[in-house]
Amino acid sequence: MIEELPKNYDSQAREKYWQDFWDEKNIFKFDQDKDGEIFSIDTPPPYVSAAHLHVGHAMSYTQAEFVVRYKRMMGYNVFYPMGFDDNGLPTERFVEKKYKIDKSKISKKEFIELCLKETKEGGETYKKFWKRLGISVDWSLLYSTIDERCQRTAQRSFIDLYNKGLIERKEEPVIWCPECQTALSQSDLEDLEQKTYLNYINFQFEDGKTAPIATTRPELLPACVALYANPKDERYEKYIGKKAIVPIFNYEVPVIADEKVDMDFGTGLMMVCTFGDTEDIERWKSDKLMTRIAIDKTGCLTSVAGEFSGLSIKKGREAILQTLKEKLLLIKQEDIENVCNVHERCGTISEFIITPQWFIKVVDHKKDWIKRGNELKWFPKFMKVKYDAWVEGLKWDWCISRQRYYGVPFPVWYCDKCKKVILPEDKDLPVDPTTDSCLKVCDCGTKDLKPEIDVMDTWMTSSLTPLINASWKYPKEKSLMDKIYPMNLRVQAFEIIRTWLFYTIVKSHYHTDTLPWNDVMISGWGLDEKGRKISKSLGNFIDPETIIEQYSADALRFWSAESTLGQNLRYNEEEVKVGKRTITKLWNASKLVISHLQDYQHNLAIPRELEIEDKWILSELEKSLTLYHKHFSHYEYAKAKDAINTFFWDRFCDYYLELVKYRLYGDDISAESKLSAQWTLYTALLAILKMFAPIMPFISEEIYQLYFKGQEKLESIHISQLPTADERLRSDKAIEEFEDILRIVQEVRKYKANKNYSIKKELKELVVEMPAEKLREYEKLLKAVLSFGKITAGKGNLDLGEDIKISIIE
RNA sequence: GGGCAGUUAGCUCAGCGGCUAGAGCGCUUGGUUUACAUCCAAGAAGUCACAGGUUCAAAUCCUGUACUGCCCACCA
Repeated sequence: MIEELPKNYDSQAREKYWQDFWDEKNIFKFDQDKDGEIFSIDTPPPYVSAAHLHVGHAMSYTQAEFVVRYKRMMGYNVFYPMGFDDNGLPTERFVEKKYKIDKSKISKKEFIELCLKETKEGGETYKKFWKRLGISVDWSLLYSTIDERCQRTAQRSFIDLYNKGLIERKEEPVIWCPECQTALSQSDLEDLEQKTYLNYINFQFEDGKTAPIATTRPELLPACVALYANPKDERYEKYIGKKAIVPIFNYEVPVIADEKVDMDFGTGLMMVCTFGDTEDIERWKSDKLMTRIAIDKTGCLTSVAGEFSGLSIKKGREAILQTLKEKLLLIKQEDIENVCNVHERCGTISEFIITPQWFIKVVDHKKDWIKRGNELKWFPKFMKVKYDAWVEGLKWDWCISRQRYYGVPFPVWYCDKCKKVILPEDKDLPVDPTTDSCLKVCDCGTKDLKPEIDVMDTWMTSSLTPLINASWKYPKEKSLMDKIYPMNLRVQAFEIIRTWLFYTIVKSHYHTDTLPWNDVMISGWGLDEKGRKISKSLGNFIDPETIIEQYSADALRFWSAESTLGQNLRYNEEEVKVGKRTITKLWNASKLVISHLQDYQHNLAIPRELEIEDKWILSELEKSLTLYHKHFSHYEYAKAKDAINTFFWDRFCDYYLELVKYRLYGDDISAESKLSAQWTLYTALLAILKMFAPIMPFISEEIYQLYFKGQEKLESIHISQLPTADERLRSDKAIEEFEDILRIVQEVRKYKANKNYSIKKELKELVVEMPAEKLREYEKLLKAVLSFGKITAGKGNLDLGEDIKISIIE
């Protein structure tokens, strides 16, 4: 046992030490045979390729981790894996940019090798970072979405859905990114506000008369397949059922009636193209319009655009407008602002084209999604609204194929002769049909099979994280399905409710007819000091590693614990500094306490004679413990932190330690009184450390190891038990009675402060209006703390309220 | 256009029917108390965005308005 703690705590060196210690001793290792109920957490696998972790990531991951550490210290057998999302479009974009690659000029093999290299490096960087932050995952459970197990599970998922008839290949208009040259899903899109022109363009009717339509997309003129008008609109009534002639391109299109057409927008005459927007697609389907595709996969005009073919969308628009002007068909142009959909990964405006793609059916099952959303417990509750709104607004099935290289391949071959789909056996998964040959022959007898060359959307894999973690459909001895599935808790930020959360619910519903988890905890974002989203384009990147170097990981975590669950949190260096000061305070207070516990052996039994101030602080401790557990059970780590923080600073340090000193230093103290003080100090400080442990794991471990480990004989504070409220230690009467004494202490301090006296300055006499017998119990305490020559019972002239009166005689 | 958050001390936030509206930072004054000056004590500072309403009682509930952020829809 140590005599005294070192003067200072070196967070840089010690945090590093404990990271390695926890690793070596396997403190966070999940052992399925260990005692205790299992608590499993599904945590987001970040994209590793971009090396973009900022203070917001640090915030949301630590917030989830507070809960994990809390659960572990409540005796749960914690299953806490980390994943890396390293397949799919984000990775490809990153590699393309970093190596300035043109995808069409490099072989698929070379490209994938670069992706793998980047993700491997990224993974290492990330792992180092999480460890530094004190994230207590079991690294032996690490998965990466491109690894074999994930690929196998994703392909299994595909085959299972295919066999259940929930997945199909359709040749339909899909959202397309001309830059990335791939199909997208609705959730890949973002809004972009832009200034543009509403162009009024004259169409001619059979009777030779003309009327203008209004459009922001004149380059889609050659894709025009119909005009629509409201049947109540007197201006166009006579043309319904007749034909109109498309200017420049000179072909006929029908004029169709539709009550949904807004007579007040533009000219009230609406041009429908294949395809400008979702309205076009709906009408194309319902009214069986012809198909004229004017934009190709690269975002250039096709042959239907005649002399304009080959031009980009932008150039084509300019050229067509120029020609319209020359022919006097452009009536006018109005400035308008509109919102268009752009691909969130590259910012390019999305188009619609028709290609065959794989879809998972989601639109027809909205009721199921709403039901599942209702079954799930949401923390905080208001986040569920975002989910419901997303489900209500679903228009498209989930397009899961991407025309990219780096991703999980579809386990699909097509028969060249009868076009049938051929799937591999489960035991042969994972497969890559572009390199592996199919072990099957088509029913029609042909061996000539063509591979599916598309790869899966990245969400196709990450939507399976609970099933991947549980090793779904693996042999029983290798599977954790009956132990950790459905998982207890999903943690994530709010912006991926419509993707990760939604798709995971879809998968578990289809595959196992359950929810993937019981609870979901949604965090907000960490913003910059001014409340803006942290992004490269704003140049406001805040590097958490720099903060850790300057103030320690514990201090950064202290800041993370500030935000109410689900709320955004601005980065605030001042709060990190407060965290740093709290660490120092913990260190110093522990130094004092431990130096007086050297000859002490703790006994769980409560001493028979506890002094009044000991009863008081223990009661206060019980009060904050009750609050602490209440808040953590609802994942309200911020309120839990507040409970322990307030107890530690305001009650324990500022009052109790000052009040108890005279019993520690004095030599005329009875053995019972000293034991009472030591028992209380031990119990309170250990509770304080344990309550701080989920939030500031390093400093609490440091102090625990220096003293309490010797008493409790445990490897680490993080696998020790958090104290729960003990009714025997709580006495509301003690609190009430002692509040009177604290009021006297405060009043005397105020008196001295007003007179600019030092607190230590001894005054002649303190008179307290209290029975002499009772005052005797507090005499020593008041004398020592307030520095008076004598304390006497008698009439007081200062009224402190609550029937307390005192006099101060200098 | 619809929705969800938010608007409380100079700053960052807590409180969400009922004691005199709180904390931290900052500010003012004082203090070398043998754990800590990365500290301690005392203090100043708020028409709780605005306007109505419900109630014995509203920062807290309801209605509306304004502003900020986000989500969705529209986008011919």
